[in-house]
Amino acid sequence: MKIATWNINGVKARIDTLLAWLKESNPDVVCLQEIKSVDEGFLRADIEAMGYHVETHGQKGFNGVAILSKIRPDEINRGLPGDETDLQSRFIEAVFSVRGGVVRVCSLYLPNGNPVDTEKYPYKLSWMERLHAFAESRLALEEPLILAGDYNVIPQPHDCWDVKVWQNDALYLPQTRQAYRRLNNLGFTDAIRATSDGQDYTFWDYQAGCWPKNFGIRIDHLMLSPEAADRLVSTGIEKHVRGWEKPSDHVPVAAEFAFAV
DNA sequence: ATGCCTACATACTGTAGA
Repeated sequence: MKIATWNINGVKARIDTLLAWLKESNPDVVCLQEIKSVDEGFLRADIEAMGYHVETHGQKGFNGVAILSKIRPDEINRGLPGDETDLQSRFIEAVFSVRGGVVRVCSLYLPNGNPVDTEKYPYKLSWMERLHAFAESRLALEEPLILAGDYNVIPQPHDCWDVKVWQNDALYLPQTRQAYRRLNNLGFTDAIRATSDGQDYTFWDYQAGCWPKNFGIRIDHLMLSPEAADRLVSTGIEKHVRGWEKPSDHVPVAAEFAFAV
């Protein structure tokens, strides 16, 4: 079972790119972020025609997440628990039946947090606290769980092209990385780091020629519960998609698992 | 230098992203 995550930066602007990628990559489950669309505006017809179920948690203008899947989910939950006043659409969870049990997949879009001297950074940290609490409760189920998405966290120095550029940024500040490590230390496995210790960027800014200069960062992650990590076969960062016409600034990150459908 | 790009909203410019 191939599970991928991709911040597509607008489904309306990216629909042709998304369809081309689905055809080429053939994932079983896709976690999308930044669909920038309300649920009823999500361009689902062509995706469904390719055999995917479509579940969205949208928002007007920005944010918005979705899960596409070849098998029908048994259960869908929208929104990250822990704050009823938070109206931003950044989290959706799907539960799938596989042989011998279930697989639980979450598509998350963690807040950016910049500028750090505004309310945006405390919002990021509190969102990470809520994610930690959610993850802890789900781990108690002892199920295969994949928390996939745009974390807006550069975990370690070698996950960016120049630490000096990022050291004061919300994506890299010590508090940000500490919160990420706290989550990881609950017992998760970072799928990319479990299979590679190289340069594994997932985002290249549109500006200043970052892509041709390979000035990238690794901020899109798949965090695996022990039960999911035990079934991890391989991973892939589909970097070539960044070179396509009208690309997102993020590329798809995928992991293959030994789950029998 | 706080922009350099890109997407979106519904307006010819501002907000947001990272």
